Amino acid sequence: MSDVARLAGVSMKTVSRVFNNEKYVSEDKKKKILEVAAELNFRPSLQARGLAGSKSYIVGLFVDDPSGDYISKVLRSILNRCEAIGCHLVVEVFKEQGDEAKLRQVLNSIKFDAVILSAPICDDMVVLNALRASGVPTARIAAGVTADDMVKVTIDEFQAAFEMTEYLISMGHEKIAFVKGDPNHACSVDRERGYIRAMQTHGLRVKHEMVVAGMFSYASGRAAAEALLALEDKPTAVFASNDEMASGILAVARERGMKVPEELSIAGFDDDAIASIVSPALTTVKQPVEEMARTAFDLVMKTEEGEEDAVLTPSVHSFSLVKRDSVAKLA
Amino acid sequence: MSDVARLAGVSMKTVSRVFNNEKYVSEDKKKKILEVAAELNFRPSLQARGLAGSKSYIVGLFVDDPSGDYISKVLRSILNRCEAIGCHLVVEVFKEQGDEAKLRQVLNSIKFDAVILSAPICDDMVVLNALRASGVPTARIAAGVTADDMVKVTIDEFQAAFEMTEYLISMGHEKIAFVKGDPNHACSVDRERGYIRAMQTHGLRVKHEMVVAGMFSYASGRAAAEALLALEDKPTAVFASNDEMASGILAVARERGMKVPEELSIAGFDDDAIASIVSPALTTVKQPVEEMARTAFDLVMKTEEGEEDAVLTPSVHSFSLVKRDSVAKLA
DNA sequence: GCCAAATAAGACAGCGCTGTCATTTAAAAT
DNA sequence: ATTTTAAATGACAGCGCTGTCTTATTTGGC
Repeated sequence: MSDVARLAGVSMKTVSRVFNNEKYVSEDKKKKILEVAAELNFRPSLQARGLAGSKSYIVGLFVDDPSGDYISKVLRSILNRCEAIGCHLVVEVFKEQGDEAKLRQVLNSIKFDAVILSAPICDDMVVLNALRASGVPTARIAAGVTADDMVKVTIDEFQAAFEMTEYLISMGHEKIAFVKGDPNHACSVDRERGYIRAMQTHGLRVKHEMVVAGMFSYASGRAAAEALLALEDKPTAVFASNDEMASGILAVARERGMKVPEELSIAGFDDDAIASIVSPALTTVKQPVEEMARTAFDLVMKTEEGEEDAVLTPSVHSFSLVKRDSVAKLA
Repeated sequence: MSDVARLAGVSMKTVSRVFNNEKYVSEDKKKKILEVAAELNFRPSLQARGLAGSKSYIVGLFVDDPSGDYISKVLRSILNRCEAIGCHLVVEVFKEQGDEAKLRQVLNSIKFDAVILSAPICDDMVVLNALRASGVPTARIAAGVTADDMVKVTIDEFQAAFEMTEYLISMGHEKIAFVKGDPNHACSVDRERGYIRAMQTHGLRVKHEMVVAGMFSYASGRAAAEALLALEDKPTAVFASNDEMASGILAVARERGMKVPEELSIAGFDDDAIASIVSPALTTVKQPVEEMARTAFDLVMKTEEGEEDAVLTPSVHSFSLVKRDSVAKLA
């Protein structure tokens, strides 16, 4: 940077001003500096700025598992925004609970401008407290518990599950099974509540054997299906807490020779890529994941700039029911 | 850090030594320092170390598109290794070609310990040259072009495609179509060559209308299928360059009322998650993506430590044919 | 035309570490 | 017992920037 300053005939501080879009730099000097910088291929060092200044140009994305369509979307969306504002993304993995050591490690060593949390760690109190203590602006995507000092972006999981269940009911189904999601994810309980409430609202009893555990994985969907289809009084419809599990259920049903949706309707959640790939394509709840991630990013960046106001009321996005071919009217 | 030094009664340099596993620190002082550090919850600052030292504890992963099962696996694997050796991952997106400005920007501002390139940018000469110029140890996963100063990790794409094609032939197929991958990916041409060679080896003519373009996406698979199935002389088997496209083909075939694999055999490549989710499950080529990513990481870290020897000969991993249900003997 | 306020620029210290070099102490070799 | 070598430590500068404070130069309001 000193080279740029010298060749442009200004002080380093002025060069710094240009690269930080600060006021009080005359147009001509600015132009000259930019010219020289381009010639020398100069870029301020991320490490040095992070050390010297108050901004680090680094945002953290803390995830539990970096795989899956959902996280891919979040990642893509956030990476997009990072590029737009010229900062960099550091991805860290925190397996549920107990990774407190790593958490402190990361938080103490890296200066983040902001941190974005995805489920389920966005509801891990240990993580939240550590983040709060460190003072890093934090955003939580699809969080459950409230933390009104942090940006929160969600959809109304309860309502979505409620509506999907109602849709199933409107198609004539009464024996509707539900496959829960990973209990560590806050959305799992909301979705289950939505299902139960809808059933009750329509005077349908929720039989406990009709509500089975799941972990959001394809395999767990298969396992749930095995259990459900072994029942004496089989369900005519299954509402799975996500599309991966719904796909597992679909596969098992077909292996057993059941026609979907004729003999078994299946609904999923998320509108994953695979929802439209399996056949029949899955009826599901579409949540605007990318939009949510972008919002989380933008809001947390605003917090960082001090605009604490509107930023801290949860941003609730709208979902939509996507009716495809895996659900049919009960004959 | 100065606090730790003071409380432990040593110099900062000694504390630094402990945190960098350098020699020449007595056991008792080391213990004392670790104790004090734990108490104060001290961790060396990433930014400061990066500025002051020669290591940055940051590795970069440059991708073209952060979505998809393939990249997820790479990401997961690399994140694993990062955690193991205590460094951090910065993900950067480079859309094919032309992003030279961003490239220089990133390379000039961030000091990386190593950079890992995935397809297709691992074959982008502009990127390679910039990386070379910057002197950052680089690893390329699934690269095509040679760059013998960089770590390279692959499978024998040609051979894999060759064997899959042979397998199809061994099942009695002669009218075997091929759906190409994104031409920007080096593996696409290798796979196509493998297919062609196998056909020729077995005295089968490669009809040009039987080789159609694709972009590795589900949609492009569908498009390819439309073209292929509209042919007067339809193929009895289709070999797609990846599983996503194969799934698209499968979907179209079924929509047209064709039985898979009875009337049309379909083979994919990669052994993506979706390969075992669609039904029938796809016969495909499994490449050990995670192992490859890990190897790339470990090798490039060794380069970084100066062991240039064996590290620079390409690491060729073994693939395997996974025979599932989407391919059947020609009736 | 005079003083406030805004604009434009620089000097300087210091962020929190590590590399280099110098120094001391202990162990090994003669 | 004396030199050689290795082990253990610290002093100090400096990595490449930015924050703070100061100074000089314009503007504008009355």
